[in-house]
Amino acid sequence: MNAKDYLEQLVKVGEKEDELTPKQAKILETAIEIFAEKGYASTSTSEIAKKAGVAEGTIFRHFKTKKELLFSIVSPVITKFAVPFFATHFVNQVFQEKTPDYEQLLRKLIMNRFEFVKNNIPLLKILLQEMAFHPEIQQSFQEVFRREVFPKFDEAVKYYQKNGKLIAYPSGTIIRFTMTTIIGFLITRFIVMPDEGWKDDEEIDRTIHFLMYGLSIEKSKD
Amino acid sequence: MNAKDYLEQLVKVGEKEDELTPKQAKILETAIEIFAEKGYASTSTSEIAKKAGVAEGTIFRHFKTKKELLFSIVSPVITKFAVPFFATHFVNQVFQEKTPDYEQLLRKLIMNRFEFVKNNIPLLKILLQEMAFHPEIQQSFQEVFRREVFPKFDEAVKYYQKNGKLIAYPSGTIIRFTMTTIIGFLITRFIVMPDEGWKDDEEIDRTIHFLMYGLSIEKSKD
DNA sequence: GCTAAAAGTGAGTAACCACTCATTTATGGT
DNA sequence: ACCATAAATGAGTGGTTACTCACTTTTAGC
Repeated sequence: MNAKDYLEQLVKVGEKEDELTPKQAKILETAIEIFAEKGYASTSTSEIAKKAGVAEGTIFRHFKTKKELLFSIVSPVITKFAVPFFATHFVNQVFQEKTPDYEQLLRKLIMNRFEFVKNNIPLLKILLQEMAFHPEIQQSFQEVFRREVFPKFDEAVKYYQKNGKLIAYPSGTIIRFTMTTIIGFLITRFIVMPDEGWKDDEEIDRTIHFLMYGLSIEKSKD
Repeated sequence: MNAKDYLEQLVKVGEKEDELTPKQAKILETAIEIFAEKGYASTSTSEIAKKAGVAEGTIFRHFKTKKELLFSIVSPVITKFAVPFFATHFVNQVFQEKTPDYEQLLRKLIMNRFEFVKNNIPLLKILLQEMAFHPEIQQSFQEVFRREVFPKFDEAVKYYQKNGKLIAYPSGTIIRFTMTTIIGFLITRFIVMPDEGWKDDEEIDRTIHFLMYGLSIEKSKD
């Protein structure tokens, strides 16, 4: 099977989420748990079946291959992570010129994605891990980003640059700084050091402030 | 390849083992190549043996288990990545109060680690990937960081804060912003989008400037 | 040039792998 | 109550896995 067939399959399974058999749901649930913990490659279908309380054959009744099981887990995460990046009511205001402030846009963005990551850690661990070895996932992610996230982000950045609120870097660079800072914060917060007694509100404030004003002492703020 | 560079370094420093037999070296070199490409778990020892032009038994003569092979690849990388973070001649000047400038410290840091990453991509890919599933690697990395990197970094940050050059965040937060920005840049540059025609000098300059002054328009620079 | 240790070999092994299929069980419309 | 269809099963399949071991070859000191 080639990459395109897999991608089609990805979308299909992602769409019909409500029509799941109880056993099917249990299989997905268990697979997510074990994949996140041990990785896709070193998880066996027999282990999933055993822990899900299901016969091994049942897995292959619903998912043609082990790889298809992985993709039906990962594929919905991609869209659910990327699409709402700019789907809030708030962001639309930006493009009606009612919110001339990159800082407030950032705040909405971070708060929004913070909650999402918080509620989907195992899924995001799997996505992060398996993207490296499955070109189909990489491709799907890249497509979704290019289509759903980048254009709006780009538009917003250019708007704020025009209004003299943002530095005149290439907008790709600004997007990169913004995203690596946010993602870096979220990965540190939820994956690298989840047990360090974080004061989330303070750290979010500092992250926003860092993005806007950097690490040098403040001479330009009121 | 980069694998060879790594092996040369290993021999030069002469960590634990005096010298490697040619076959042993070829095994390591080949394992690095395949691990980086397909991941540890989905690489078989027979595949390594075949590609290295060696009998499978030879692998297990030198490395007790497949896991030991992984560790003898990964553990030198940890120290090689972390230790020279503050081992340059330049950094010592900082602590003799001859260089009162976080910006210059950043530049040295980034240039230094930029070259290292550039020359060790497969090794760092393996480290990044396998850290997630091998607590031994995580622990080793954490120890090295806490012992070799953090204390000096912390001292430097506090020194510059005292001199009024750096914002009064907790130094852990400043270190986190600095590192996620640098690592985020390096990952984007060498792993996520290595083929985008980067102007490295410019991007390094912007990265440093972003760290210091953020994304808002410049009011405070000379 | 002898010899003992070290390096290298590859067929063999038990466990495990993803996946199949003939068969049994559950479901829902009439 | 009947039956067509879908869901679920688990023993079985051929292939692969990490690792072993009896054996051969190479190396190095005298």
